[in-house]
Amino acid sequence: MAQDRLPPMLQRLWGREPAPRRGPRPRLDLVTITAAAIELADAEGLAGVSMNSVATKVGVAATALYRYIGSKDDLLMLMSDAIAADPPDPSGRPWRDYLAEWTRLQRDLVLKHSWVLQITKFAPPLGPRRLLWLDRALAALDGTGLDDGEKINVASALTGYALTDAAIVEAAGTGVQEFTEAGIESAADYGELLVELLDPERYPAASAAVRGGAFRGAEGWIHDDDFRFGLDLLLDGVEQLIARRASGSHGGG
Amino acid sequence: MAQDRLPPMLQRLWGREPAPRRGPRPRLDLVTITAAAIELADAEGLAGVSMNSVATKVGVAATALYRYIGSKDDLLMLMSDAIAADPPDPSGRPWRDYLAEWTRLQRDLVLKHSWVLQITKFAPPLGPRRLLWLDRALAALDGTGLDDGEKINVASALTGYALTDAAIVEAAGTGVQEFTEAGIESAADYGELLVELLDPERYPAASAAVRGGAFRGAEGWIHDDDFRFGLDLLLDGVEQLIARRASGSHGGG
DNA sequence: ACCTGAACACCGTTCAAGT
DNA sequence: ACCTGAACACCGTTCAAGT
Repeated sequence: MAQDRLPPMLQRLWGREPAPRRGPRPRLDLVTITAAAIELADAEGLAGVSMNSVATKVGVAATALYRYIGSKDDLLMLMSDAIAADPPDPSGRPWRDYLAEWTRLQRDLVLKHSWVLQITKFAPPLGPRRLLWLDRALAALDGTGLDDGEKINVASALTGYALTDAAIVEAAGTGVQEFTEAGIESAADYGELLVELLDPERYPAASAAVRGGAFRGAEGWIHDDDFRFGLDLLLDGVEQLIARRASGSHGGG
Repeated sequence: MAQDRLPPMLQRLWGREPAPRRGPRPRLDLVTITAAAIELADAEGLAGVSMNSVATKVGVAATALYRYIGSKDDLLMLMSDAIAADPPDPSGRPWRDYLAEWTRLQRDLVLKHSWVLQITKFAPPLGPRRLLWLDRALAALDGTGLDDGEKINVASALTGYALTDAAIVEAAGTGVQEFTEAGIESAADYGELLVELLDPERYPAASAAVRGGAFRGAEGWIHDDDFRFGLDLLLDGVEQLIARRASGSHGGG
């Protein structure tokens, strides 16, 4: 970096806005603006969030918002950090138990505001709330023998999993135009469609799976089992890694 | 479904456009249009892809494109299926070896056209090329004792991992505005910034990790090790699942 | 039937002018 | 200093008119 001054956006994100300048008092603040934008996104999706719609909702001209944020992208970033609740307390809980809940909560959070999926860049966390989640995951892994880098990688893999699972659930639900357009509303519908589309010669394994009824799932699209499945895959992997570390074998790649 | 006629978009995707109608011969075709759009996206990012820019590139008025596609979203979907190459042949290879390569190739593919990250909805695959990748993963898992549903879940988890890792690499590289804005160009920069931002009382574990040098990684952002790390976590989990199945214990959730 | 050009209803962002 | 209104350079999409 070699640059002590934080960029304005980060200052805003961390609530370090400098002392109030003189002149007329501001009519708005970032919390109000961000909350209005989130409300719009929850109600109408990200398409419902324009500078104009947000400004109207807070009772101001669109251009006035540029007194508070640098660009619409800034606003999107504020929104995606703001939706995060506080993580649960890991103290005294077994790491696996805690991280399973930690991951599920992150997934549920994203599902409650599924528009974040269109924003999130999967970047390393920069906002105060996301960093709090990272902090608690690292704390939960204390005493496992993993080093800090490994702990961070574990947390990152789990966060990634939470996001992708949320994206899958969302896409299967009502997210994807092509699906609703094709009248696909359940895994069974999807299976039927694949039966029609897949040439068994070019797609032998997938054809067999589809024709064998791999997509039954009568009621809907996604079982909660599917979330558990991938999560357990990852946590089993972590458990093995911890066991390896504990047994003293530090085999590296 | 209960509806035999495929929606126009799926017909286009699967090359099942009905016999040519009469009237003037079309000047264009979907392959040409899609290729032009991909070229624009590769060169200028997704922002460079507008109906106008694509139309200009293929020598036609913007509105003429609506003879070929229903909407811009259709075009984006065609683009994201078109970039997929053919998957490697799994026959005779150990499943773990194959799936490791399969996952890495998917990640590299996404990195070569990183704009797909802004499109992809992580929906179950519908395009001919993505379904081919799924087919090969299922084939690679033949003889492991996993059932079709489990195989599909494994493939889905690995694809999700490929996408999230690509997103992380991309974000760390040049993707995220806030990072470049803050002058963050390496993991070390990121670590320095966090030292300044994190209050050790509120973020005890993260502060300790950061101050302990968890983000050294002198040269750049991401080691290839980080990709291997998460991948091995998942594959270790799969291996354990297979072992459990082989030993006859069918413990369910 | 394909393609064009004008038109519609939007965008995000700038900038000078008001208070 | 905050806020407004006009203006700019775009969007995606529609529709009637040309061939």
